[in-house]
Amino acid sequence: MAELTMDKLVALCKNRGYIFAGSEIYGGLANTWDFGPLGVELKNNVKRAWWRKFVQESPYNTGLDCAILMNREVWVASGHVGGFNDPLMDCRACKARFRADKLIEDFTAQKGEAVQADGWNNEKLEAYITEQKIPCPTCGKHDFTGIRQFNMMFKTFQGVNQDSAAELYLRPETAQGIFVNFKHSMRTTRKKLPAGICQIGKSFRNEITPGNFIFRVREFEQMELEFFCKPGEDLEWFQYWRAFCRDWLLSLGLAEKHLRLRDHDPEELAFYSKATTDFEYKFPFGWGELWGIADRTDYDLKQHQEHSGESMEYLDPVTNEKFIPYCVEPSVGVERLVLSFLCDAYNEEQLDGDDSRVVLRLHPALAPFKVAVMPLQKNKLGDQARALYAQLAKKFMVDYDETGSIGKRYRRQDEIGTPFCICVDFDTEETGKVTVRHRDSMEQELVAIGDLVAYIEERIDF
RNA sequence: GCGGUAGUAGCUCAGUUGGUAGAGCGCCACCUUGCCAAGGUGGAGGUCGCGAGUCCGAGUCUCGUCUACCGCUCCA
Repeated sequence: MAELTMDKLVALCKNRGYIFAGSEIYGGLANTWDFGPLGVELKNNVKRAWWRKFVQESPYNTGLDCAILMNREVWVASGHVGGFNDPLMDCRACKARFRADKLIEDFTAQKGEAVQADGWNNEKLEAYITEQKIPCPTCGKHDFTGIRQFNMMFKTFQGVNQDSAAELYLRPETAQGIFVNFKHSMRTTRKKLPAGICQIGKSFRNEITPGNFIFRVREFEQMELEFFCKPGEDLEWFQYWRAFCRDWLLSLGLAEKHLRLRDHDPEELAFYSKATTDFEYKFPFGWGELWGIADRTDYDLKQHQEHSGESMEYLDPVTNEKFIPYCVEPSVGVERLVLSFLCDAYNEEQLDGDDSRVVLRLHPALAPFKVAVMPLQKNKLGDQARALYAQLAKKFMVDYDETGSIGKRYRRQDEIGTPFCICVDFDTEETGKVTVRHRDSMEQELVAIGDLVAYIEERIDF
């Protein structure tokens, strides 16, 4: 079996209608990608599968869909206005770029008198670098530009006045919408702790270096659960969701050998987090983070309580205790997840001679088309097949193909990941049966038309 | 931002020392084909990334420019 490269996958995605480069007729826009006719189905199926497992079937969780634009104070409270801000300076001599605080910390650490420059203002950073004549780590010269502030958040303006008072940020994560609505959600659903709130939505981060196809992009979709529980029960729930997320991935056919769970060391943990596990997937370009599960303690709700003045406390109706809940957050990027499913599904098979074929072995629940309907012979069986197509299309995404030989049509469907092909033949009218051909086994089975919906439904479940 | 590579048909590419564009695959129609890329006939589709310059004449030479890809810097 031929090895998968990103080039091959990008080409397949482009040629078969999964993913197109963004704004291409204008020369493109770097690192933006548009989901085509098949891509949007796959992406929706991934989101649907998540929603079903995390909301619909969950006794604990409920859904939410928040605005992308939020009050600026949200991002002050969350720490993004401070923390997402990087002071960058360039070396005029070799054009290398550095973070000013890192420059100082690395330089002083080497001399054995480590200085904590994190949190200094720009004047102080610049003054220190000039005073100490800190050299460029790359070329050794001391010739830096002034500090330029780089904020990872996208800015925009609300209303007609483009002054700073009208300035807003596009949300860099969906989580804050959930925290901000925590009290509304708890009150209206009458849920008791433990309870979770789920959201799927777009987030925006002005990454310095995006890349690797849809792996790291500046506009992306997140599927986040914020799961609230009593302080002290957080680590238990952390383990629960860690296993839950893993099982969900495997149930959708993600290869276990391509998945690893990496627990953060204590010194690696973010300042607000008590425990973090990264789910990493082995992409063709190497291991990359897919899903982050973090025990965020009561950090976020506490921050919002302090900044807004609104109490975020939960009143336990049984014990009458009042406390700020702890929060466990599994957060996954949709595009990355789609990419991992595509990578896993991709199979290039060598046939006789130098012939090869691509089979996309997507889980039937994720495949864009569940079935393709095709007449064995176009002229004589086309009407019958089209009627069957119309009937099935009420239930599933169905493709219809009557062009070319039957074998060629099977191959087309294999390449786009359709799990089942239904062939209407010359016996169909008399027997009421059609041939169902399976993508993975290439086996065929006669099925009565009346049983088709149940037959397919049973096989696309996960 | 720096360095490298590249832009000709939907895709992959060819295009001789400059003489106003080709192939294969794909796609569409018709014929053929009765279950795993058959075959035949016909057809659609390109101001050669963009802009200047040299020349009688530029896909081809010169300069500029745009864009993408890869690497580096960076990624609370």
